[in-house]
Amino acid sequence: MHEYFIQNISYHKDEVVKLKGWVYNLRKSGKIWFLILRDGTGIIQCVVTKNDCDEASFDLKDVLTQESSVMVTGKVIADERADGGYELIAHKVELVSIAGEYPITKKEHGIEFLMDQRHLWLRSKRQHAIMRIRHTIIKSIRTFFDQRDFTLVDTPIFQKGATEGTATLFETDYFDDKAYLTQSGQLYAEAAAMALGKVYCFGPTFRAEKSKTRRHLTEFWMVEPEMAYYDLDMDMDLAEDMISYIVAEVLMNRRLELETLERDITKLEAIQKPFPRIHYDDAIKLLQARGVDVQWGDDFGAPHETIIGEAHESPVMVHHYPSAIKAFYMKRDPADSKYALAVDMLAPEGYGEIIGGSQREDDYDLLVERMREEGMDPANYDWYLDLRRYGSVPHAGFGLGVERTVAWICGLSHIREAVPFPRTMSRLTP
RNA sequence: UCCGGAGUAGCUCAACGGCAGAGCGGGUGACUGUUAAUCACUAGGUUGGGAGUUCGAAUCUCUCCUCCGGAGCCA
Repeated sequence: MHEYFIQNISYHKDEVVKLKGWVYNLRKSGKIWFLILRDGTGIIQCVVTKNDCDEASFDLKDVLTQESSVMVTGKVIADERADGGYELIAHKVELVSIAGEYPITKKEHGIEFLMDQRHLWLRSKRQHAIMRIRHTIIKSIRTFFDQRDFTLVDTPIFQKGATEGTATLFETDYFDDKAYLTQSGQLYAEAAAMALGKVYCFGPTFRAEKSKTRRHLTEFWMVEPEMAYYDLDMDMDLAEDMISYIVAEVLMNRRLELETLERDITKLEAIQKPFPRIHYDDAIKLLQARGVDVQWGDDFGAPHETIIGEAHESPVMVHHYPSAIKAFYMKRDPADSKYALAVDMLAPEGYGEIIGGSQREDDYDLLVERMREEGMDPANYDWYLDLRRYGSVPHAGFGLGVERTVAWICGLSHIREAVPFPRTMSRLTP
């Protein structure tokens, strides 16, 4: 059986094909009507007249509603008047199911209403384009690691305690115990890297922070590579290669979708290696030179990240943050222990931090010392400390926020559109 | 948690102390090239909840609720 899809319709010019889909829109004009058909791969205009199709099909115009499901058989022709350049001269229209009054109309809607209708909103052109770009981003990430001989290692979602002391975790009953939903697979990825060399985990991550901004979700997807025998510079090289690859793949395979989103493609085409690498000290100087009130030792807030990111066309990597504001597992610079061998990658156009990474502390004693400084009990991390007891090596890794990357590449104003069913402080349905 | 903003028809909004309205969507009808088609007619309301001021409140005051944006935190 041959299946025909709208995205490939130009290969079937002058053929009679059968398309299966949904009514995206209807325009009736007496003895001719136009059925805008959507099949999940694209949208095409079907022209229905009594000259070309049977009467029962023609009369469906009085019955069909927006989003009713139909199958249309007809001849593919090229026509300038049709959006997309091709249209279908219908020979037969078969009704599958009549849709009730569709909540999403052709006029504008508010974001809250559309999010309530998220399960239906995904059918719209714009959301369709975002989901396909998201797919390509995820696929390109997996291909990127696969081509570099990384092994995928899935890490647990139920975890005993926090990876980083500060973040608020979702707590859940675990038989007679408590468990927390993961905020990072990193510690497990480190264990896997000692077994397999180069690994990555890719899964959902949960943060119970009461954040209400366009950059935050309570549930988001994160990809975390971890590499044995990597130092900070190699870590940054990898992050830069990965982002360049993702952007190139999207530009090559999702041009139509970027155009649907009215994304300024020149901004993406400008992403070129090498990305600027700025020492934390220089980032502070850059901010101070622009009149921002920051002192050495401060962490960067969203406005700071925006200023640093906007200074360059490509993403910027800021490295050597003060260890005091970074996580316990990040290795301190042997040359000057007040710095951590850490890096954040800031996306252009104000999209902020998309990657956070570091070389890890591989010395047992220094790691225990850092845990104690953070008020952590090393006894709770005995298995993690085993990685430093048995064949410890220099290693590094980073975490990439998938939705922030999607939001940046798509040019979205809010991260909640970057995931099919977003979870935020105030949204658990649909 | 803090700061700001908003809740009026199914949806998007107007009316801002004096008869609650429009567009879209729904219904009925017209139209053989429409592009969020157009045109005519039509149905559709506990103005977020509660209290107060007033001859009179969607409008002013208080309070509660919900949502949105931002900060902090982070991917």
